[in-house]
Amino acid sequence: MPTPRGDAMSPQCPTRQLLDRIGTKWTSLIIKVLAENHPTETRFTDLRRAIPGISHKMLSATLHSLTADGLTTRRVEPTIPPKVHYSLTPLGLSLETPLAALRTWAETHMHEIDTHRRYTSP
Amino acid sequence: MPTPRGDAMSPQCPTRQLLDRIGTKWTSLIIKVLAENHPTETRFTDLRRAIPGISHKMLSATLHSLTADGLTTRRVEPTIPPKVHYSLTPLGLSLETPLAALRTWAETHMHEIDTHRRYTSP
DNA sequence: CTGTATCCTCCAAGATACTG
DNA sequence: CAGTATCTTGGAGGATACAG
Repeated sequence: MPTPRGDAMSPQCPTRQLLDRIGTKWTSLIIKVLAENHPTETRFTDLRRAIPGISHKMLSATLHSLTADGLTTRRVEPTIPPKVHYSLTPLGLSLETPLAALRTWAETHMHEIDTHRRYTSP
Repeated sequence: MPTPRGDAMSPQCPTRQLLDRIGTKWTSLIIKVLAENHPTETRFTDLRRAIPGISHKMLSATLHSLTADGLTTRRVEPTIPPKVHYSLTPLGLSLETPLAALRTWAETHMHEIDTHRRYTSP
């Protein structure tokens, strides 16, 4: 009986920290939209339109969180009313690659998970 | 001013569903340990040892959820006391690839996020 | 050894309303 | 247009105890 090779991995490991961020309800969607528009900036209202169901508050909060993390930039056009433009930083853009891989997996396989779940627990 | 290309993406998109699963506190860690031991099975207690801090209850709950999703298998050795062995299904193993990519990104770049966060909001 | 049940806490996130 | 403040709630997840 071989001993498991699984190393200790504390809840504070980098991956957990990352998932704590991109795992929040809207983060990955926002990054996706920004990546699709990249390198063009995207306005607050346009993000709202691109992400049906997101609340005003959560879009604002998530964008500020992303900006604090250095994943997005925020540019204010001091007009009246103001226009605020967001875009991915190089760091944010680099995250798109593994995120896209996850997206591809999800689009390919999520139905298998759903099917399995339905089959075993109706 | 170009129109954003961001398509509508409902909260029920495959990626959100996937993140709702692997984004839970312990799922990605469990998959990692199982992948490291693959194709050898891993026992409940060995998983507990490999994942410091996980509670009894959450390990059990998360494993059952993974099994219901078809990502892991559960094999009971009907001894007294019983031994329960878990391993990744082919589906679960296929998820390891994009997950590993995310892990690599996290290990490479999370410190930049932390640094940025500290720099801008101490 | 593995799993379940109970209780409790905390926080992500929605609704709503107000501001510059 | 964009952001903030307040209130509220559901559910994730911890502690603990018990069972087969």
